[in-house]
Amino acid sequence: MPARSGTPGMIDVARLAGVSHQTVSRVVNGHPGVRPETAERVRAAITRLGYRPNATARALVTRRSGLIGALLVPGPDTDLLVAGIEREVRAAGRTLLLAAVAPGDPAAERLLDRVVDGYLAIAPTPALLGVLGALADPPPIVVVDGPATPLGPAVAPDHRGAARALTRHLLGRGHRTVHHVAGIPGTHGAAEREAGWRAALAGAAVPVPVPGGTGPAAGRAAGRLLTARRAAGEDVTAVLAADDTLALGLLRAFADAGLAVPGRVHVAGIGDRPEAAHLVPALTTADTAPRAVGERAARLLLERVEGRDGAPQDVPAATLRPRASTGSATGHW
Amino acid sequence: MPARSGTPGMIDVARLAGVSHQTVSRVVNGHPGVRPETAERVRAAITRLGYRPNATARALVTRRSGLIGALLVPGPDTDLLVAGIEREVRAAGRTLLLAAVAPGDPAAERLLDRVVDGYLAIAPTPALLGVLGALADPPPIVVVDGPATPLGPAVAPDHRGAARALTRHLLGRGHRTVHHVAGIPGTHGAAEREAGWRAALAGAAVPVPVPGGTGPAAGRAAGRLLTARRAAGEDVTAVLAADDTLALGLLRAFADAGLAVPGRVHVAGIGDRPEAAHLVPALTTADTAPRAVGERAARLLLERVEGRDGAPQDVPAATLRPRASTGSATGHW
DNA sequence: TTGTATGCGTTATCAA
DNA sequence: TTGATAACGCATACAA
Repeated sequence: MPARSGTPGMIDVARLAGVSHQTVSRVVNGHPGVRPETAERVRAAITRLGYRPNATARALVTRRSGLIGALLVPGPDTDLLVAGIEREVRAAGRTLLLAAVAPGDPAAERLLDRVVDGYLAIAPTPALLGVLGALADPPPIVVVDGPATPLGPAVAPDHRGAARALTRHLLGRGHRTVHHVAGIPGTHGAAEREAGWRAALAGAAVPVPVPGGTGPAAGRAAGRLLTARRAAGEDVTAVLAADDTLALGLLRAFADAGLAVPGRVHVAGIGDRPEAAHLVPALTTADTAPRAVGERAARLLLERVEGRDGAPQDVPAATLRPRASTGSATGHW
Repeated sequence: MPARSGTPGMIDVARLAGVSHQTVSRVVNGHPGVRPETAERVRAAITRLGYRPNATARALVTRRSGLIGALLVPGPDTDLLVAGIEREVRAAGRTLLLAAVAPGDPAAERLLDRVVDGYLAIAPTPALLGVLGALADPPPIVVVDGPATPLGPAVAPDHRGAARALTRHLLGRGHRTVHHVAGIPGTHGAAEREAGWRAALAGAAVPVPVPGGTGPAAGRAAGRLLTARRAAGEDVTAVLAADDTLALGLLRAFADAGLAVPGRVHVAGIGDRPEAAHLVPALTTADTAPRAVGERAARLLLERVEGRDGAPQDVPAATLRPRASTGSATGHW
């Protein structure tokens, strides 16, 4: 048994106010049926001692911690997803417990030992979902940027619509086909984006997608590969990158190769990162509103956590942001 | 008293294994003095029931939660700072409790009600430090990217060195002076960067800093302002932006104004964001290793949390990354 | 080697 | 309107 802690507890407050700890509890939780003057005495004691309720003890008895756990597999727009989630969770008076989880890493387990009122699985891998599925008596779960599963509903950005709109945009500018630099293999977002691209390509030739991933460095590598393909005679005039950071690398690679952009090769990204509008040339992209997605996902989870069985949340459709990087193919030949 | 929960507890395991809950506790915590076969029976029961220790109850009695609280005021490199912290906290077998805190927002209070073993204050405002200071019997605190305070030591990136090195680099290329687009007002990072710039300017004319903030949009606005100043006859040939995202906006603004970069105006950023190397022209910047800073800060805190009074942590010196955006002034006149 | 008893700080039930 | 008292699930001192 550890020594009595230095921080004051309800009992200390009670003693000072000349009441029972139970009355203190009532005051702290705003329960009715406390005489105003008693309450006042208690509040005075609270401020005098600097008393703060012990959330752990409270959680132990109420079986609700006010914590929302987020298991997060890092990807291209996790930051905005998390920003939206954080905002919503905080607005609800709760606290976010965040664990970045390398796919297959045991950190997930650790968070599971905590008492959380609900889980957000952000861009989860199958392995991660497996871990969540193994929970006995699991709390509500919402998947963010992933497929719906038996564990719970999903809220995901309109990856597919974004890719489709961009591809169509490029085709509409006269390109015979559009190449694709793929996202992180095995992720929901990458699969959806590729699917949207394929769908929009209906009729046109479907080139082999170029392996990408995420980040400017990966994009640059992909750009070198496409440059080579072009030199080998392939019809590379338009490229859709799976995210804006890849697109940035592509832009650079094409510049290195002397293929002025926009001019001989046109490039589009996905995600509308803040920098996209300010690049030279400004990057054509589509906004998938990851922040709003995070907010909706959190809201859905919170509704479920609170028992109100949340309505499925709509997600804003991707909105095209045409910019200088995608000119007209015919105009430049 | 809530209904007995659905999830199994030690008592359930004990009953199934035919031992006391105390023996289960010993097995779970790896204490010695349990006969191997007994331990085996207990472990079997644990897996059979899917038992997971209740971290809340454990925290209540041990007065240690395994949680590290991070109060975070968003800024230019919070993402990398947090990445480093997360990594280190996880490696220590602990969990990170993250709260983004708008300056002066009461969310901090909420996190304070939790039982955390230690606090990381990331780029804290004075108000935030005030809240932490008001804690009775506070746990160990380490400031990340801020000044050391009576509350605890600080670990911060080498902002000053970065700004100094970059300014010197520009002066060395023949510029008569270097302009500065400032960071977020009131932050430690912005103050340090500006101080480094001033220090390096010793002797040269010190222009009035341009208000910036962070982000490409703010940078673009600052760029327009500098363009106007130049048109008005000021000697604007080199600019140090407080961070890379500002620099990106500057690049764009100068391009808009027909001031080819590098050519008539030279630009440097700070931070070495991944995209800096891949911009066209590639951005000269300095790496302040925020990720390493996050790791060191977390390590220092963890040492203090564990009683080993942590040695002050060194932080890597900023390393200059000269690139195309900063050419020679004389070569272009 | 194992079990019993007690307390961590709170909320909830019930009686006063 | 208030106060005893019993949980919540676990770890620890101590007894067996």
